[in-house]
Amino acid sequence: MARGSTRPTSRDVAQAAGVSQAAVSLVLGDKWRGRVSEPTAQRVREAASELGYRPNLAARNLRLGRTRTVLLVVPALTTEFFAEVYTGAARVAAAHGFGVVLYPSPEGVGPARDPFASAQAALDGVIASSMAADALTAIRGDQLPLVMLDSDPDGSLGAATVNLDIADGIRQVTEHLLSLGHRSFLHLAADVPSWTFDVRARELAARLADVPGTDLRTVHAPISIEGALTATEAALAAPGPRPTALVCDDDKLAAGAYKAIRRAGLRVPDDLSVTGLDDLGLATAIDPELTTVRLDAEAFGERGMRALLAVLEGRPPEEGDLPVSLVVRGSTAPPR
Amino acid sequence: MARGSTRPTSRDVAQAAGVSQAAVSLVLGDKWRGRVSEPTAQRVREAASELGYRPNLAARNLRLGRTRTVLLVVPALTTEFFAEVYTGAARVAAAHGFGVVLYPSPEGVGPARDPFASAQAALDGVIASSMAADALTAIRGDQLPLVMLDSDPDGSLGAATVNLDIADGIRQVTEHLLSLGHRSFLHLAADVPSWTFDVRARELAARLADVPGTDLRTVHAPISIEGALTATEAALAAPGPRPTALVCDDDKLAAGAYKAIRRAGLRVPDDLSVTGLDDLGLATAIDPELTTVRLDAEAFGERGMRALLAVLEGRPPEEGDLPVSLVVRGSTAPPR
DNA sequence: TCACACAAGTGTTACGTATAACGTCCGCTG
DNA sequence: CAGCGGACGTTATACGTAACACTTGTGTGA
Repeated sequence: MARGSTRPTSRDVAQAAGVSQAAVSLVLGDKWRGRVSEPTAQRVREAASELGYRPNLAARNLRLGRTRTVLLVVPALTTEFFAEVYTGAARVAAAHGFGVVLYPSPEGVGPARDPFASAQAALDGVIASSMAADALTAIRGDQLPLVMLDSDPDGSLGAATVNLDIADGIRQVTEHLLSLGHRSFLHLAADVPSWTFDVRARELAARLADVPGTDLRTVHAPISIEGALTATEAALAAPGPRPTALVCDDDKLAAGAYKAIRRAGLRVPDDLSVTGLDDLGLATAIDPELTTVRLDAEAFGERGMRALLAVLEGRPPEEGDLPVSLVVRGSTAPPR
Repeated sequence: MARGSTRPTSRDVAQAAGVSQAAVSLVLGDKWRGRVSEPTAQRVREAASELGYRPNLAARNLRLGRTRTVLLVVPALTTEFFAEVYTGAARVAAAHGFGVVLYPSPEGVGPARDPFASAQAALDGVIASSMAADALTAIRGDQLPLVMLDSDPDGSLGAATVNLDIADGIRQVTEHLLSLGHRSFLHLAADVPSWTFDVRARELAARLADVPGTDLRTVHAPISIEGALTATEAALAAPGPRPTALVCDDDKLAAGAYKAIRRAGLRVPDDLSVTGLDDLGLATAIDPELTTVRLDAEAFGERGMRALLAVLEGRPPEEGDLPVSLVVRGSTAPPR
């Protein structure tokens, strides 16, 4: 404590306990079995807590050459979806002695700076959502082990991928609407370049192509209430017969669509059935409650973290997509 | 590159450029004016980008004794509010060469582990929301510079505080409802111990105490759609005259209240006026759109980061609360 | 002509930690 | 009683960077 205001180091602890710095490291690192006697170990622990010692992580990271920290790159956290992904990832990480640092790419669409400089932390690996596409070039630059969430499995980055079975979700939605009798579809698609949205469009089109007498139009919108509102308003004002089913790329878009439908003097589901995807809290906050596809965001995050741990340890990551399920609520009904 | 697979160090760059490691550090650290000739500097920069050199942050942090990284401790990111706080803080931080690491305390109310161990990053300071109360004990333990968001200015931690003028927001809400003619109030309060909610209750009670003939009941709920739904249902089923105005601690609670009101066969605002607080996207997604108090979350985050920078540099932080404003929409009307 | 400033670097060190390699004492065995 | 191994440590070192102190060569004013 000669220095007064600087944080105590392991050497300070050693001096207080009357042992060498190495002994402190052994005791506090739990590597002391058969190397340090129990009474001595106890003295060290007491001195450490007495001084309020906290190891200097920068020094530890330098010494060990690893940080046990991974970066989770996600799009702006404007829904709880990625918050839950984080929760799942963080839980698995903690169980393995890892920490997770969140990098939400800035909300404005402007290309992200270098997430690594920005997060400033030294990292062992990266988990990235394919929706945070603007950060990908920076990621590719580094040699860090990488796991992609909801990304093209055959993508050009040689990274492991963890995917939700979005295709199956869209299949279930389509089946549900078809069985209700719908034939005329409008697809409210997210205006974001990402595999996870491509697959929605592809699957919907493919499924409807199998059924004679169906038609499908598509309109794109940025993922926001306002964006969905204006896009849907424009689509509803278009000439030609009005579609009876509106398939939205996610719940937020559906919420925006609700507003447009109300403004047009129409009602859900009487005039138009609407479906979402995510099953956010929003889905049950709006009236009528939204028929949507439930994604298990926490399991998604857990799986992502497990995949990264596997990559770090040279093991092959788990195979297979995560299952999703259709939740039928009040926003879908037979067409009139 | 003798080692093959390990990352290049500044020494590797030095060797490639035919200079000393010190010269590399000078050039890349932008401290070379008048110390290294322009051609040499150019050679160094080329060698660095050739090798894909990235400085080892752990080593730099150790050497400099600071990390230019701060931690933002927030409650679970289930709304965009704290996402925007982060955006604001990160923007200011980046402009000063800092990074921000996000620590969302786990969604389950269980007490957070040690956020510092969990975030794993070496830190220069902390910004913490008073809502993440469970992490506070761990924070108090460290000697890190601390800024509290929406916390009691006279609080026991000797930390700088940055507050939104919530009291003024509640005043405006109350005034608005009183001027519409409401006299019977129900307060749907968040079931979270935090100064930011205490101040709501205090201000509402104080304001109504000034007006003869008013009455105020309070019901508590966890901050979720479901929680608000059940609490409001119970309150509406209670005996006695039904209140005509429902003041909610935030927008999410208001969304839950909407559902309870619908289920009771009542209508907003005809049977019951409802107000929120936050002005999230949710506020305009529900029908009718919510009268609420707009908080500038990004400015809040910016102010928080500026305050922390001030503390780090030994300057006094800015004084004064951040202004808020009432946004009147369709959820409030005169009582019938 | 000589001291001296100045440009253009280099050598060396310390930051705090974890661990490999090395000592020392002691009791015990053959 | 030599020697040997376990218990209990210590000493020394490296991780990669930034910065201080120092060196060398060159022009320059007195």
